[in-house]
Amino acid sequence: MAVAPDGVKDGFQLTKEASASGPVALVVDGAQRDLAAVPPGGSDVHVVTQTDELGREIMRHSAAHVLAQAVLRLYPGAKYAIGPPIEDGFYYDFEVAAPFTPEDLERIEAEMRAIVAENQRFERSEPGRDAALETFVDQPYKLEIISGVAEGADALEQQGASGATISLYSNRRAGEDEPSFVDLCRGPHVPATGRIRAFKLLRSSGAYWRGDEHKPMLQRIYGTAWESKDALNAYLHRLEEAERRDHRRVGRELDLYSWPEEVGPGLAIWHPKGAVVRKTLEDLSRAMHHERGYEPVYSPHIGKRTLWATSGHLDFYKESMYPAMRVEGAEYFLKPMNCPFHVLVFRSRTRSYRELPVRFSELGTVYRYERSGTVHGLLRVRGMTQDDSHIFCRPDQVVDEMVEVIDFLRALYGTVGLGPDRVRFSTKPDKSVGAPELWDLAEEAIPKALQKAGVDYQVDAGDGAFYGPKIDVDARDAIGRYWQLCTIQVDFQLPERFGLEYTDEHGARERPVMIHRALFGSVERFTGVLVEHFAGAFPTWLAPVQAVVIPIADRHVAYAGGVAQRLHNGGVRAEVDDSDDTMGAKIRRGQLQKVPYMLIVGDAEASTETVSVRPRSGKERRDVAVGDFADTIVAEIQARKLDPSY
RNA sequence: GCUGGAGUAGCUCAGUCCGGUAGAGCAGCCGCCUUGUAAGCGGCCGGUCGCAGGUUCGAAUCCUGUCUCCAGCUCCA
Repeated sequence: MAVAPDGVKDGFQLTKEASASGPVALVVDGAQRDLAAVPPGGSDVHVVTQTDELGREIMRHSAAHVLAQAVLRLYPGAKYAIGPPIEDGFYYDFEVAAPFTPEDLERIEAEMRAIVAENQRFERSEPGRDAALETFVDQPYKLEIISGVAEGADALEQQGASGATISLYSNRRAGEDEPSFVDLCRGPHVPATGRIRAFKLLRSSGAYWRGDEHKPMLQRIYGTAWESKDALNAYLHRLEEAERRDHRRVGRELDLYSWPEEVGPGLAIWHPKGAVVRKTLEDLSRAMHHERGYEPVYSPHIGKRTLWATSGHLDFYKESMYPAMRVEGAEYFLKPMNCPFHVLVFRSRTRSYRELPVRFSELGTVYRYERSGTVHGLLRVRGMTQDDSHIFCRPDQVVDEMVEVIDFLRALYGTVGLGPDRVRFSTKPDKSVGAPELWDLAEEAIPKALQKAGVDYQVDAGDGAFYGPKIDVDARDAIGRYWQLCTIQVDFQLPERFGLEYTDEHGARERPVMIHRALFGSVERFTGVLVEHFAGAFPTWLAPVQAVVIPIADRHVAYAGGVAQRLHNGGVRAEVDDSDDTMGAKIRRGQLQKVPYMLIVGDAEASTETVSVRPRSGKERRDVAVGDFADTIVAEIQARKLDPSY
């Protein structure tokens, strides 16, 4: 940070004097500017360098322009739409005659290298609306964006339509008058294309214009760009690492679960080892719900039409429901949610204000007809089990209940070693039920609770459930995608629709408020995220096999069996590898299966009642008394420790 | 649902462009070896080439349809 001196000096001169490394752009009084800009005397000037996240973002945005120039050079007649920077990279959308092939991407990348080598300058201009319209007379998407400026469409701001100012950025080859590329753009940009040091095109795919499936599909090219070859390689390595952690791949390698084609898309079957992980999580969930005053309930998988009509699902959720089954003249639907059943548990008798809040919980398996093309391993399925609870409380209890739920969430996630990465507050959607006043009440309660719990959050306008606003907590998967896990929803509608009541202290009938909440979200998705989070190397308490005893030779099998039995008696999931492989092969197998502890036993161990403990880390410890190991691992499991004891 | 890509043994993949009745490694099974910290050796088994049509004397290979998966878009826990 510096104060700009008086007198006309642009960013180039300023940064030269400040000897900043790798300057990319300026932030002048909080506004991003090109290095070529001349900050007014006395203004606050901050130099953005190429390794700042902002600097990378600007450079990636510039790389998107280079991509567009390359495509326009190679594919005459191509229309270009938008090309923003995104996390770790950039993309650009085009309308072209045919989708891009991998070979196309190679050609385009080569062309981009040429443009970078030409070191074309980025030059800003503000030609005014009419001139801009003239410039893009053959570019319908650009014309549409420019038209949006007049209507004050904020969403288009980043495409060069900030406020009423229309700005263009031109690239020019040295010594030529005509620009080789012009784009509508807010900027800023790097000074010249040569500043894009290392980049790679990653993939192409279809993408709807403005993300609207009713609008034409454009062809999007994704790329990544970095300030150095090393940084690019590090990123590519990260992508590979992410692929190694992919829960679908790990699940196959560790024999956790599968999706047989004959069952149907998005419907998983759990193998014994995956089932252990899942059950361990479910047991944890049940135990914690019990501690926090939730009462278990059970409900069926199907319910008659009238139930779903009353709840509003048939009006607002039907496209996500499997079609009706007809039995004895009645229509039954597979449940997409558990809430109507829990509502009926509440309504099964009269309720007093004295017993509120009432908290019902169920690991309820629901079925949703997700559109084909959206299912994804365990992270997006059609049959899922929610750790679903419904809290029925008085209106004055809502905020405290939500604070309690958030506390619960933190305790639960902390136990498994996940941090809630992102919290979103979603407000009333277009399709919704209920009186606006009730929505207002609910939407006031949520931020209040979040603030009281000290949680940072972002607002997603219009993303709420049809019956109420919600808090969603997202976790990141191995390749940086966010997955919605926990959801907490405030609902005034279902109590109304089902006519729920309690008697208050004056004998009057009052309507309770409902809080819907699932902390894992779905057990399937949560498990999938955890598999990626741990890359299959679960902490001991979650590991399918917690210890494998490895006899060195056949004569040690009996002793190994005794060790395993002793561990088993202590509740440890222990096995003996009595295959006729060599010890090295057994260790390798244990290592690949990511078993927390391998216990190697030979003559030395058998004669002294000890084991050699070889943890996954490979740091072996010899001469550990069997009893000591058993005590240690049992304590580690019971405490649900995330780090190994050895 | 949309755009593109891909389906060959349990897994990873070769063969497909230029039709001539399928091949490797790992896994599995059997046997030998009796092992001291990430793959001992030998043998055997294993595929209606996703499915259904079509073209052809002949189809894993070419054509059409369909299912599933993958990436992205859209939508969601």
